[in-house]
Amino acid sequence: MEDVAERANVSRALVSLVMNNSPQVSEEKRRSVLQAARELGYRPNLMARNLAQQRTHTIGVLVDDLRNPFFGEVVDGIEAEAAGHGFRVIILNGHRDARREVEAIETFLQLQVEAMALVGPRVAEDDLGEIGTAAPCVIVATGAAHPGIDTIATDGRRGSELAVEHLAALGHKRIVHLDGGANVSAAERRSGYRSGMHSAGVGHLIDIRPAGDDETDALAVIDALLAESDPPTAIFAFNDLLAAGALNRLDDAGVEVPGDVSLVGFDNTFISALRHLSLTTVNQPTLAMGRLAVETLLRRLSDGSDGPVHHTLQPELVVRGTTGLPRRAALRPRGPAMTGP
Amino acid sequence: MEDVAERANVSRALVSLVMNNSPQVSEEKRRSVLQAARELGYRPNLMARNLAQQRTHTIGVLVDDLRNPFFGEVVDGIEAEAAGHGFRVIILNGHRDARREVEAIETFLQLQVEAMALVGPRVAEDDLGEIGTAAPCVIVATGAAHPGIDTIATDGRRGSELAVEHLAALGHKRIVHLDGGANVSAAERRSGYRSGMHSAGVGHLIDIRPAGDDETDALAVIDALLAESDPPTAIFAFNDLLAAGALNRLDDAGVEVPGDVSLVGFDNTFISALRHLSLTTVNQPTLAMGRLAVETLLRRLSDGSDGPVHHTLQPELVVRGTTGLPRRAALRPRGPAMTGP
DNA sequence: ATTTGGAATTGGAGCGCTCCAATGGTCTAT
DNA sequence: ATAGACCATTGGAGCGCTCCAATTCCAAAT
Repeated sequence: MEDVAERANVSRALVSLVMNNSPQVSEEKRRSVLQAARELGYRPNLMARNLAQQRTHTIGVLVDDLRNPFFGEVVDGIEAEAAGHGFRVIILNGHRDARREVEAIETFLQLQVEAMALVGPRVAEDDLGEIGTAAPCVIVATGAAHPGIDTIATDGRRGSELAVEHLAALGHKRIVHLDGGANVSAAERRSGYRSGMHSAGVGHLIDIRPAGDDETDALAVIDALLAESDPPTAIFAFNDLLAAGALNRLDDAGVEVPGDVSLVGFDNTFISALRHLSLTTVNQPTLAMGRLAVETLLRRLSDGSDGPVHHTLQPELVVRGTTGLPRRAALRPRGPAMTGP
Repeated sequence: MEDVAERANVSRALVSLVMNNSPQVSEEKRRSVLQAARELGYRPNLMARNLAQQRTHTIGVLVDDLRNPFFGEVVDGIEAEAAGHGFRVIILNGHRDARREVEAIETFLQLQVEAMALVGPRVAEDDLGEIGTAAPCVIVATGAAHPGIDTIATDGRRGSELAVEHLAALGHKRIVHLDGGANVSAAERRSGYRSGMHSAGVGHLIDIRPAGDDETDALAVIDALLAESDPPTAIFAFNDLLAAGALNRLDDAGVEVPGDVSLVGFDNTFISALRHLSLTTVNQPTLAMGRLAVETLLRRLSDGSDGPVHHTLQPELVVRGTTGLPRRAALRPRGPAMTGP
């Protein structure tokens, strides 16, 4: 910067004004500064600028798992909205691990991000402790059960109920839930499954199997299920990846879907829309969630005084090809028409 | 930091030593500094530290598309290796757009990253200009045709040849290539397709259709293909996503895979492994690519004098269920009539 | 000619940290 | 006792920028 100033015969301060395109500089100086900068290959040092400004214009986004397309979609929404408000977005990977999530948040804080969005985090609010409040923070897509922190979520409880209602309406009773594990959204979906089962009058058949959240986690559970004397007629999985893994294993075992077993996923990732899977699933409005997350952060940034807000968006059932009548009734002609997109 | 120093009755410099856990400080002072820091909720300001140190210990990773699981896998490899060498990784999203890629690289440079990895970039080397050399830079998974920049790539040419050889060995002659567009890896795969067709003695049947690189890009091309009088018996798609989209559309049209048409993808993402797609594809060693990328950057960081290096890894054909013997009769869509593209 | 106002420009302090050279203190060997 | 070596500790300069108050400049108004 020093050099640029010298070359353009102006002061450092003037260079600064030009680089921030202040309206206060004469056209003449502006041009000569810009030219000098170009000739010297000058690039402002963001570290120094941020330090001096005490602002970074940066939002940190922590992504639970870069391989799950669902999160990618949410991030797209976040970036779109953030860009519109002059914020940069930097992404850190949580690697599906609460410990590394905390590290990532710590890094964000040290990098002085002005706000952060945690997309699908598995860290519990208690373990977040003080670090969740050191900067405005919103939890996206991990349920609304974080009393102290702003959240954006699809109603996972309702989503699960929709799934179970759909299966029950088809005549299923023995519906198993493949559980997503220890995180909050898994808890919500589990609870929705429970209440759905009760409403359907089959509360006594509630059957929850710990599974996980990616396609490999389904294998062992499905094997166990198939080995039982009276396997379920329907399976409701925590998410699409898990459902896809289940589909794999069922196919391996020669079990027909939905002929022998119906299957429902969650998230409506593009994977479920692939014709050959054609997975009945529950849609989450990912883009809207991302945008809403940023709006929430910006609001918090400007006033910040109110208590935490919890936005809950509505899920939608997307019926595709993996759900049908239960096998005892399957003597009759093939099930309902597909109404999915 | 001032406050911490005061509270612990030491100088600012001593606090700095403790925060960087220098071995030179007495156990006593160290403890009292750490305690003071904890009590005050002190967190070192990375901006200031980096500025003073003139180092950021950060590698910037530009990802072409967060929704393509392939890139997520490469990033996993990068992060694993980087962490082992004390480097932080920050991720920026390229949104499948060359212009935004350039912006992202510019941001990295301003953030003073020490090196950057571009994962699957579509920006041409010429458009990169000076910014690709302002810091050590490696291009991952976009072919080796960047003479001036280090690259890590799977041999896309060879990969395509493997795919075509496989199809030819099954007896296919009319093999169409769904082209990935203007980026370098698409050019490589296209060229491998060409040479594969020639080696198979069907150079005169070379047929390249512009498509794209995600599942939605396949629709129009497949429609066009099916509308032709003499459609191909095999399709080799630029990547798995495109292949999955093609599979969708073929299924819509009632065309059987591999009964009527064989289909091969590229990347071996977990999607292709899903039983119900069971996509024959070409594997890229993603994790190894990521690790190698970081190794290359580190080497460049320590000496930096040599000319660009180009690492080419070997692809592997993964035969699954979408390839088989060619059909005898001409392909006729059996489904509902197609509306033109 | 002098004042006045506004716009363009500048010097310098300061952002939070690191790192160097310098300081003080303790221990050992002479 | 004294020099030397060695360790823990400190003050202060400086990283590249911004921002404030102060200055200069110029034209219009008195």
